[in-house]
Amino acid sequence: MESISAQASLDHESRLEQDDHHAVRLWLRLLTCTNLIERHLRNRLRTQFDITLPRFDLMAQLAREPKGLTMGDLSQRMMVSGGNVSGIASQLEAEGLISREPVPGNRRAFCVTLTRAGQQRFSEMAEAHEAWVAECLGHLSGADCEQMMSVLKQIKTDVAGIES
Amino acid sequence: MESISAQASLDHESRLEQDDHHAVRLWLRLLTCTNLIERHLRNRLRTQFDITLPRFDLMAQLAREPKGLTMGDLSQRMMVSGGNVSGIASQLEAEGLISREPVPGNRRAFCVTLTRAGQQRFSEMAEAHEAWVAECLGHLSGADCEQMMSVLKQIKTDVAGIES
DNA sequence: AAGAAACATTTTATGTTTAAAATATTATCG
DNA sequence: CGATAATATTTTAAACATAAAATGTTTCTT
Repeated sequence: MESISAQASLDHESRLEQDDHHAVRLWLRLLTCTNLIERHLRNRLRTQFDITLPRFDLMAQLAREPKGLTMGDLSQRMMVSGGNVSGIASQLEAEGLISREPVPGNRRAFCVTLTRAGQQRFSEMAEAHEAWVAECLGHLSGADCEQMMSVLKQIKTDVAGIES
Repeated sequence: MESISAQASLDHESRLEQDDHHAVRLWLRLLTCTNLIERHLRNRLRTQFDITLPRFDLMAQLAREPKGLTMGDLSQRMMVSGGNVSGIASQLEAEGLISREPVPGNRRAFCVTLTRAGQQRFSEMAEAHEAWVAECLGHLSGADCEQMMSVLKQIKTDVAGIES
């Protein structure tokens, strides 16, 4: 009897360990895949439009909000630090692609918007970007795509619930 | 007839555009998810072991190859530039966690290995790391996990075949 | 054996990212 | 009204990442 219970316990533990290993392997593959695609997009943006991914991301956020966003909004949506947004915005402003204007009722905040030039520039880039992404992910079946979307959504809520 | 063919063409195009949009949405979700998990792991490594993710990664590569790796091997496996590996390795060497020794038959290369202290330190970290990953991804069903693995593998080969 | 090519690594210069400190503004509460 | 807390942004310092140049070593060719 002892041996049986010991065996059962072992099996239980080893199955858990196996699951953990599987989780790590999935994680590593997820990471590799994302990095591959990100690098690919980064290279294309650099060679074809001479822009970095973070700058493109910032412009993409603004393109979705024609009324403009504050630095804090941008920081939150891009999920990067405020200092980072500050640096990226300075460069885009120097290139004339975005403008920072004071908000009437709030002298702390700036309202950041795409300039006319920025809008035009972004629409060219966005079209190419969409095609590049489709090149990477477009071969999936509709079912695979939906499946991935739902699993990733689950993961997102799982991770958000952990709180470091 | 004209209207029919025009309509057909439109449908075709709009379906393609839809697919592209879906691809972009999947890509953004993939990116968000990966970044969330990566940030989570990075924070835990920093707060609990006072180590960065790149340093942990380098040690993980060495832990899998007790015979040691050259700097070039590390660069390839970690998918980062050689200069980057050089800098990270210098720090780990200064902390006594890895050692760089000349290779007998090849005076160009260094053989990098975990020191005794590095092995011990890594095994503690690896155990915690595995548990953290399981916390993030362990709630998936076995079927979901396998499905993800196979789809990601497909994506990996698709992207690799593009050549920037 | 000499020269050319390839290889392994480091160094240098530049840029990105983060966390934390500093600055300035607004809101709140007694 | 004044102290304090909360908010918005910038600045600073450190780690990380890349590309390109420099250095030294090995291998190949003839």
